[in-house]
Amino acid sequence: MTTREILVTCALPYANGPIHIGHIVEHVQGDVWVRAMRMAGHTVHFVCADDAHGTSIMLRAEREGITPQQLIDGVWRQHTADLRDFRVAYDHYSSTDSATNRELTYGIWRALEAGGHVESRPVKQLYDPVREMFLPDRFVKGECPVCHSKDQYGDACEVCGSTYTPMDLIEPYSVVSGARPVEKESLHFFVRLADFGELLKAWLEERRAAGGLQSEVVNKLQEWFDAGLRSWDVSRDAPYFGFEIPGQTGKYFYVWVDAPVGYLAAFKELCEGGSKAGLGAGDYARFIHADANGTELIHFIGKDIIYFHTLFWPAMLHGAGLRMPTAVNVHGFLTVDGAKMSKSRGTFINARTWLDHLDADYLRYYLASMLGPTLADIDLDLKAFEERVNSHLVGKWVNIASRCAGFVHRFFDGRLAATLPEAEHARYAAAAEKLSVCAALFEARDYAAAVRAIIEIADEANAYVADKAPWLLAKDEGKRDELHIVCTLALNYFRLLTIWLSPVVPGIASRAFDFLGSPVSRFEDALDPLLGARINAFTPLATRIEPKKIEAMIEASKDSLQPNAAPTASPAPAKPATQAKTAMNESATTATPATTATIAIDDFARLDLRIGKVLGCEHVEGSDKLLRFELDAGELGTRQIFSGIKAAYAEPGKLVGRHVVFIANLAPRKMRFGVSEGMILSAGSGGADLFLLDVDAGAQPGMPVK
RNA sequence: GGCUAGGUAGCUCAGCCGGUCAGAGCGCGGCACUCAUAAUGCUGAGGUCGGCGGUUCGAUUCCGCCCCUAGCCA
Repeated sequence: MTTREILVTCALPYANGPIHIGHIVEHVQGDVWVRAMRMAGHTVHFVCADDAHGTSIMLRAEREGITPQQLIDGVWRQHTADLRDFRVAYDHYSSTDSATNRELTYGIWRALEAGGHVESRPVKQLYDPVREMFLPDRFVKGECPVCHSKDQYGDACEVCGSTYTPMDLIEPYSVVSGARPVEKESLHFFVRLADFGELLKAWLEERRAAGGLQSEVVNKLQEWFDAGLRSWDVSRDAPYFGFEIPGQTGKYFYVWVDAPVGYLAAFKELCEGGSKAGLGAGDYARFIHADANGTELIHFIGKDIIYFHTLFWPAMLHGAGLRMPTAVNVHGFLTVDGAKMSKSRGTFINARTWLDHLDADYLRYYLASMLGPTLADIDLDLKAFEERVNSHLVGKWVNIASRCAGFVHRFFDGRLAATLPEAEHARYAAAAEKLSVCAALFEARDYAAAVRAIIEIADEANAYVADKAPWLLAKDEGKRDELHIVCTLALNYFRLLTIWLSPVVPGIASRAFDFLGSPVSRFEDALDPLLGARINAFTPLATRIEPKKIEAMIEASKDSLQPNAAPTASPAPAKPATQAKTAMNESATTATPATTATIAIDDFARLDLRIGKVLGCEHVEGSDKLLRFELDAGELGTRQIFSGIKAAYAEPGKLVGRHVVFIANLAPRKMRFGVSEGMILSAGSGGADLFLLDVDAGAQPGMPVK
């Protein structure tokens, strides 16, 4: 077998929210493939990154009163932890907001420019005159021009399905400020995709023939060719969180320009980081060179981003004189119980929520049992999930070890037979031979077929045990050898199944190998049975799923996903124990111990904490630290409060409209600038490190906080 | 609306180029066993293969139309 060298990527999760089980489909699909290819003996580099740029992230950071960098750092920590705990074995997980990515993006851009593939022309777009920014389609809402439904997004109507441009909306308004947008012109830069039309057509057909692209995908792409390839608008105007276009001011690369470059940047960082044996700084150039030097570049993506990866991205690469992808593997979407994931039904399940309730391998197994090489959507049927995991993993696979281990320890000092008779050996060889097709099935991404084949052998193993009835043999002292053989073969069945399941359920497999006393990292090791070895005491390798766990997870998903409560707002692991404190109280900002003396409930009750809506906020003439707030306090009327958070919130105008938490019954205090009627709460250590507390949607001004 | 996919037993799905293709697993019923995390083995019931036409000696498998579902429309 020739050893292939492959760089594998999954689509970059957007740094605007947590990883959810929809993402997990893709990362598991990629990870299973990577693990299987490694076990087949190939060299595989597996990288990913957070997609950290764009308007959404800029606005979200603003809403949370933090910098975009702070936002994406916090999200990065969450994403990497979630993916690690789902046992997705990335060699490196980067961010598109990195120096390496900037450098590579600029390089590709300059090459496209030099090649004459860039053009510019003015574009008319909707502009928010209050926020002074151009509005992406999704940030404009209004009445659908076709069916007149209210509050529809600027690109399409969710009610009647019509597509249009934001300028077609009736009574449009900015999602950012609520203001009525105006049309405004600005110079945009375009990549002339048509320059690459023939190249792309040839590439698509070649890839289809080589198995690098699914036929359905190429069919789908035919649409764009039939319609004629339009130039791709790759620029956005300031304010924008991203990379500024070299040589321009106030022009930024559209997030989709530097996002796929992030694949290369992540790999470059891996090469230069020296953390992976056999991979050095020089390997990057070898990999991305136009002739690719026999290496492969394989992307796993969802069907929603096909054109970015099969038109724009290959064109960018080719235009920059770099290699093109070897394969773009597309999967469908995940539904739960037959419907789109829904926050209100609790089926919009975050990765972390899953991990809090259920083993990652259970979802990995279920997904693998559903995943094929097509881009068909897959459904997470929670009942089927429970039954399948319990039946296949616990009832069939792990049970084989469970039902034999006791005999081996009781009668044979925990040691397997040193040899197998001809018949048993042949039986093992036949099973191993049958499962050897799984290598090809994994490679073809037909995990469902691989899993079916594996479970078929598990059935065979259980039938073998039932047929030989070791519990009867154990009663006859004269049949010790036979008993030893039966258990040895059964446990080798178990080992064989474990080897082939290990790309899918690496956690359970790892425990299983511990039980067997020797790890296996190559499929080819399955050809020879494990004989004469001492095995360890059996402990349950996987336990049945209790329906209650699933119910609890669904409940938790309902709770954790109230609007604006997404955990991305809390870069929790970042700073140790930041404490809520009052912004004006400077003395409380320093050296706050992690815990303070306890108080009685009555002490707490004396505080009248309330929600306030910021009606106005401005710098205070003559003060270094203060901002003057005017709050809508509901039944308490309006309040003027001075707060010493100027260093953290340099643009007070941006706080207008948001909710804050404040102390309503603090004695009014006359200050040089006026009377302060309360105190606004924020977290942090003081200075620029201060963060206002936010509340979930639904809270009204004046509501008490308890 | 256009396009791409999908509609096969209660559930999740296999069925390549038309003729043992009407299947598997799970679930459900019965029987057996008791080594095992009540796990396992044997066995049974269940489907007009979305609907209507057409091509053919013969179609779930090809063609047309229709219905339903999902996604995409830079």
